[in-house]
Amino acid sequence: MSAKITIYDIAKKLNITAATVSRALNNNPKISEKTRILVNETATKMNYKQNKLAQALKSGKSYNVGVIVPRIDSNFFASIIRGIEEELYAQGYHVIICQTNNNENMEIENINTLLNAQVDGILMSISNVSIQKNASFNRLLAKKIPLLFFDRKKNIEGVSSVTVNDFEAGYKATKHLIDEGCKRIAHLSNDRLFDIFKDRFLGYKQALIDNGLEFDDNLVIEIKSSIEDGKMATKQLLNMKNPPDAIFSSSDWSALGAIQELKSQGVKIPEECCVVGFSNEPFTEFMELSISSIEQFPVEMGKQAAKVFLEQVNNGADFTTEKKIVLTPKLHIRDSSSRRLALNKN
Amino acid sequence: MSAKITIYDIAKKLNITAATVSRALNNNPKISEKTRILVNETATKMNYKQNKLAQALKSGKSYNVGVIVPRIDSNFFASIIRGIEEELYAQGYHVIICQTNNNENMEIENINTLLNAQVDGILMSISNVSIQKNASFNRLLAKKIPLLFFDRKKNIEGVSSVTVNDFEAGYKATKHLIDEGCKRIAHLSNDRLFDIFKDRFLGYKQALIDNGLEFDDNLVIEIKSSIEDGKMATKQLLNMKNPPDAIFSSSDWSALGAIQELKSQGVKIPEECCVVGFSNEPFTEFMELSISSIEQFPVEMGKQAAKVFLEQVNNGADFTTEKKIVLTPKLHIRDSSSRRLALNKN
DNA sequence: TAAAAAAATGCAATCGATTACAGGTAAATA
DNA sequence: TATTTACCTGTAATCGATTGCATTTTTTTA
Repeated sequence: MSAKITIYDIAKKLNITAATVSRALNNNPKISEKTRILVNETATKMNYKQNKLAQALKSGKSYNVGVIVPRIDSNFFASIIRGIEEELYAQGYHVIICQTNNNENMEIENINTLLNAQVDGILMSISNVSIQKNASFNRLLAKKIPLLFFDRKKNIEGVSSVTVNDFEAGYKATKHLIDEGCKRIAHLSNDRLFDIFKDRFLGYKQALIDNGLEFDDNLVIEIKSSIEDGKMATKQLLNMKNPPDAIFSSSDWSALGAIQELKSQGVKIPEECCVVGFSNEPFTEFMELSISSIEQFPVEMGKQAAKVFLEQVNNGADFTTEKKIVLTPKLHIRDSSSRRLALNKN
Repeated sequence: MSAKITIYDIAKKLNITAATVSRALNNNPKISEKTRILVNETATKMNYKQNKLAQALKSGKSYNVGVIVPRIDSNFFASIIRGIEEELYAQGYHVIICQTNNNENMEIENINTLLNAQVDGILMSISNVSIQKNASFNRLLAKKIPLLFFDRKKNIEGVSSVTVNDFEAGYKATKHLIDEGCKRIAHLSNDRLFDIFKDRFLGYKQALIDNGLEFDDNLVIEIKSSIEDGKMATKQLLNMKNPPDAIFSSSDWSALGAIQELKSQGVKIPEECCVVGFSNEPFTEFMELSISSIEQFPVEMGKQAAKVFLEQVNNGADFTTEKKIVLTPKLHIRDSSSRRLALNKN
């Protein structure tokens, strides 16, 4: 009944060859108008649908793209994927999702299975800081299929990337805190082997220096991005003889943890301690005490990444000069760091 | 240099045929131990990787599964996809993401392109209430490839689904509000052509009836799931001569809008008006005034959906009896509806 | 009307892997 | 030693679509 219809079925019905059918369906100019119309009508009538798998095997193009992220259930990554999907769908591509859960082996494994599945490209946010030392990864590079980093990138020759200017973001956030009158600004960092965290840290440091504030190593704590870690680090900071009067966190989740800890210890926000987070997760805006945060425009980031990918596949393999797209971050100033405003009110 | 290695390359090198290579690699018992080892070693040495596309064409199994959701950048759907991906990846499947943006045509188009791509199954949350009347959709059913609904389902013969018990959820939420002493409970509903919204509404209504409260049509407003609509509807409710003392919203976003509107009009939450949302979005928990909400266990929902899919593909086409898995929702009682507690405090 | 040019279609190989069936070799049995 | 049996491996078709080259059909030109 619903046996799959192929071009051979159409050919048989019309007493012509599959070659002709194929050409007619693909608007090959060598086919007569009469045949073309006849074939197309018959195809519609028989409910023919092209088998993309067969086409992919023949042409070497699967029209599938792999996207590898640490996890999909974070607003940031989900938004990037949304951007990628929307941009690529319009060009006939499908997006295959892979999650690493920040597991380095999983990342390598994902790359391998995606390559086996013959994807036309891989867009990823790396989970593995030393990925360029990996054999599988180098095979990927050697294959000349487009590879793109977004957000968490590594500087690797020939690999394009779309990121936000993390240095600028760190600088902006810190400068803002300084402008609000803060003098001892702590920084909740993360693994600085990742460029994103290193750059946020460097921007933070530079802003301090540029504005005549002392940089104090003890005010920088390296943690994971979680509420728990944010609490813990804040506890540690508050225990110092000279506690900070502001916290710039490289994650909204640790910023939230910091706020919870500050509140539980009765520290007034923003009067006694300001907080700025990172990523502009939805909740930062909705809190009663809304959290200042850096917006990275993830949907746009995804779209840009998709566009660079499209350029690369369309221009063939001669994309030797990598493209580094850097978006400008935006600081959303909210309650958690509006110190001057709060002080003036009192 | 990195030309693709096929079984023919291995065959040539060893002076045997591709058939033997294929059998050796697949551990076919008819192959001698010696050859098997030799082939495997050579394959590793030559860095051979199986072309899944060719295998898929031959076997008719692509090991790709399509997932269609309204949008991916919502915590709820992203979590479901996370669950699906984790469960299916372990079995060698890849997940292809499609977004409909609640556009009915997009949904049909997605089904078609996924079928053309020869996916082994489709898991979806429907955007289209009258989908069963669509020709493409019926072609999908006729193809006998596993189809599964999650969350937004339709009762269609032969189609399995994984959902949460929305009736129970609506009932629980409403009962809770009644227990808190609320007498006039409003309901922010949504398009009740969708079962999920209809069931939440019915649960709400039944709870009222069972507890001797009058059901008032005017207290039920049908809106979209957004902050704006939540505000608007709440404004409307507060304008009534006899405004409600509780709002049960079928979405966290409209619940948030409701809260914002209540606050801006100086209505005390939960003392003068309680609010319960739906979906347990992360922000509901983090708000200063945390929002009570219904948890639907989306990751679990995704995993269950994946499992049902696996059962169906593995059992061949004889999955005539559909499976309807219904998860039990959980009500998280938080500040926004803890009326008795708040009243006792004063 | 015959020959040349142009247009349309067919033939067969290809993409890479799998598998029913046939064929060959070595070991076991008579 | 001749023959059966078991064990391996090879041949060739297949999945569905595409395409260079050959061939046939139609049209144009002499």
